[in-house]
Amino acid sequence: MTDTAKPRREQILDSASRLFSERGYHATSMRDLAGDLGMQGGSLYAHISSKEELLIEIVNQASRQFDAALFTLRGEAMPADQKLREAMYRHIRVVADNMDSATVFFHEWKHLSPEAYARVTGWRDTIDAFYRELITQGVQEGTLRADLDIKMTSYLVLSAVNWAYTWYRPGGTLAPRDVAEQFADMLLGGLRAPTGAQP
Amino acid sequence: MTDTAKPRREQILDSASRLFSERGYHATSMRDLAGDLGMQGGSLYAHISSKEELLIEIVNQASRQFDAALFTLRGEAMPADQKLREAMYRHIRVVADNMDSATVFFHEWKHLSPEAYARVTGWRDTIDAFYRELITQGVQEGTLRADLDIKMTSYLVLSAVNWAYTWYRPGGTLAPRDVAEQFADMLLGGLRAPTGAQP
DNA sequence: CCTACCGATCGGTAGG
DNA sequence: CCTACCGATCGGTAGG
Repeated sequence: MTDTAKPRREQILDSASRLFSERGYHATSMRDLAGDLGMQGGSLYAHISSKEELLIEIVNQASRQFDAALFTLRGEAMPADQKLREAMYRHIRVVADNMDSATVFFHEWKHLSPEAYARVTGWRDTIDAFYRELITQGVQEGTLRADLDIKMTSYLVLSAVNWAYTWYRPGGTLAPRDVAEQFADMLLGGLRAPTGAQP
Repeated sequence: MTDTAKPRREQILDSASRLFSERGYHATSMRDLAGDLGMQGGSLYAHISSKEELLIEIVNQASRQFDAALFTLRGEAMPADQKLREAMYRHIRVVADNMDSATVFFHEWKHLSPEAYARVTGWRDTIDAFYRELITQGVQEGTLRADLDIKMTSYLVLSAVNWAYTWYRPGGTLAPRDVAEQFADMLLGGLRAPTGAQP
């Protein structure tokens, strides 16, 4: 009889991701979590050391996924518009494949203790920097408009890919690839009709 | 001696907005809130009836602001691209002028009791509908691209205007008008350089 | 608006 | 992994 079950610790993290994302970190009690796994509150502490450890691990997990998806793109030689399209796809895929931990990441990171909080803040800056580099590259090579404000452009792109955690539904008709292609088409090509007045 | 101070109840709501947005609804205790106002925990209940009443009022306040800003636009005869630009401006202005309650709105509405929760969900649908109508109008009159997917387009626009609550800093160099103009320029005109290959 | 209190629940631990 | 428990804190109330 092969053991196909996940280790207990992973099960706990999965349940915690789901409950924290649905109810919020502080509104989820350790007894809620234990109940979800069919155990008693105190029994959790045979596998973990504290509630915050769970939050830290979930948030770290999520940021590692974004890192793995995006930073391999950094070195690749590719026109910036195409690279932006690929980055958006990978970013949205991470959100779509990890809806629970992504939601926890976006909503609950403020509740981390100072050290973990600072780490997440620093990490966010690296993601911002990634998109700003990408857009700067595009402006320099001429694939993106020369009059773009780098910071505002990266905010706009990040809005599109991050906000997906609020509306995307895995298992629906839209795959992450579809979302990314549509968003990239609209962002790169613009919403205005070509026949419209272009100043 | 003229009384320039706000009524106590409004002060409580202001403090609650700030604390709920900074720490979250469940992580803010009624004693935290009372302390912020220089009173004892129990004294709050001379002015309010429950903690949830505060959350409901903050969320309702925010949604009324969005309503007031957007729905007067509904009837106006205006090219859709221009109307979209104006809607984005008003939407971002509400976020920017109400950073605390907007943050509470986006993060804590899930913690409302079922009736209030359902009301917010319904309200969100009306905002979605507003943007979809606007975009549909633009496609029909030919100011917006004919191949736009209405739902995805409204998600993209809503991403841009809503996500602002995470990064906008009132009192900085960027006024809501600046943000809206830049976002609208990028969204309507596209990020790709006109000299780039257009399929 | 304060003091003093209510029952309930919290995160976490000891001992098995 | 359970039972039984710890001190702390929660939202809310009574009486003044």
